[in-house]
Amino acid sequence: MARWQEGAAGRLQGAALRLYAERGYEQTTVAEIASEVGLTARTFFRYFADKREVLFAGSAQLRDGMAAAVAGAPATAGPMAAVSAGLEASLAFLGGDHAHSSARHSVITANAELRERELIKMASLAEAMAEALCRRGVPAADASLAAEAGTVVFRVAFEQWVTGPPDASLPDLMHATLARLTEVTAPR
Amino acid sequence: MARWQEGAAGRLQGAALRLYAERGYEQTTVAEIASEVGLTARTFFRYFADKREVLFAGSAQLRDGMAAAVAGAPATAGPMAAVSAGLEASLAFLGGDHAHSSARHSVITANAELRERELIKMASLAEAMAEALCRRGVPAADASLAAEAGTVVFRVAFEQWVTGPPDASLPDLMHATLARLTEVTAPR
DNA sequence: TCCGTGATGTCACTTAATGACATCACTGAC
DNA sequence: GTCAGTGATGTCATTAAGTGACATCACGGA
Repeated sequence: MARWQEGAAGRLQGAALRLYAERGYEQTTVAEIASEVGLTARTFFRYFADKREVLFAGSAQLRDGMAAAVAGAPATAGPMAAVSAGLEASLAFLGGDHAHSSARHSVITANAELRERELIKMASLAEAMAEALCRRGVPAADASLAAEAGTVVFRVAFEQWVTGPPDASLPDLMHATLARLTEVTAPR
Repeated sequence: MARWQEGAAGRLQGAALRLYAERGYEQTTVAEIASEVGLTARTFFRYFADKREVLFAGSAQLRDGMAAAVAGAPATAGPMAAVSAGLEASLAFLGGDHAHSSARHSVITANAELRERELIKMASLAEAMAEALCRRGVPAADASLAAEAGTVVFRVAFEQWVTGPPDASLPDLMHATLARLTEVTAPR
């Protein structure tokens, strides 16, 4: 028997998502989340930088995984093809638990502060991929554009997935959305 | 002589930008900003919803102007052409005061909270343009993609402008960036 | 003259967030 | 076996954001 229950971070994440969903983000205090799992607010802030961050653990791994995939794409691949490899890599991190992703998405879209945090996480994905593209020799401006375009595809496809039927294929949505982007931005 | 000095909101904006630039955003309290112009913190919060918002007044007009331009584009224009009209409209709101835009940009990029707020304003631009596109009969997914792609161009071009020489042309940068996007996303 | 209006101030309060210090079960060295 | 060290947690105090309730007070009109 351990001195403390194990997995404090995970328990805090679970309690936070549940309470945010039940009462709303603003109506939930950090003290409530913590006491829900037998901890104090002070401990919450040792695991998560702020009240929002508890919903975004693991986003650094997602970012690093996507950046690595961009870096590891075949040398012959153009910027968008490399970004596409990054999107492919994201599927391993998400796409697993539709119910959880969907609940989390509902909570986040219901609150402006949480949407802000999600947007900056997306921006950090774009930044990491852009940097990986630069290392591949892509000019900075093109790298930013390609990486940002990639996150647009990511966002649109992911949103369709979480708001759609649980048995839809995230990979298929991602591919289709990427195809639509090239169609829409095509010069005429 | 008026009972109060006029233009409280504008004075608060000026003091906030100056203090954020001088000491940093986190090292500046709302009480300091307010007392700087002879007001109290309570009054600050009557003009601005929170400490960040003081740097983003006028973004609603920008959004509405861009959405109106998208809506008013020629009926023959495709989604990206309509979005391009929206970008064109943004030039009237910005591009005027390079020094001010540059200072504001420095303050915002130096702080994560402010970047978050800027990102959600960008997202609201995209949402408004996407809705205008939907009204033009563009399918929802295509509308989101085109509008988001437009804000990517906007962001990249604007960032180049504020970080570049004061006499550079924002319209030229915007056009060139849009051209690069179509190039980068072109299928091969 | 008096009343309503509107911008501001004052006060009290909640909560997020952080630093300093205490606690206390476990671990390993002696 | 004892004892010092470690690490996760708790306690306490404090700053500052943000909000509601109510007071103030010059101005403009009836």
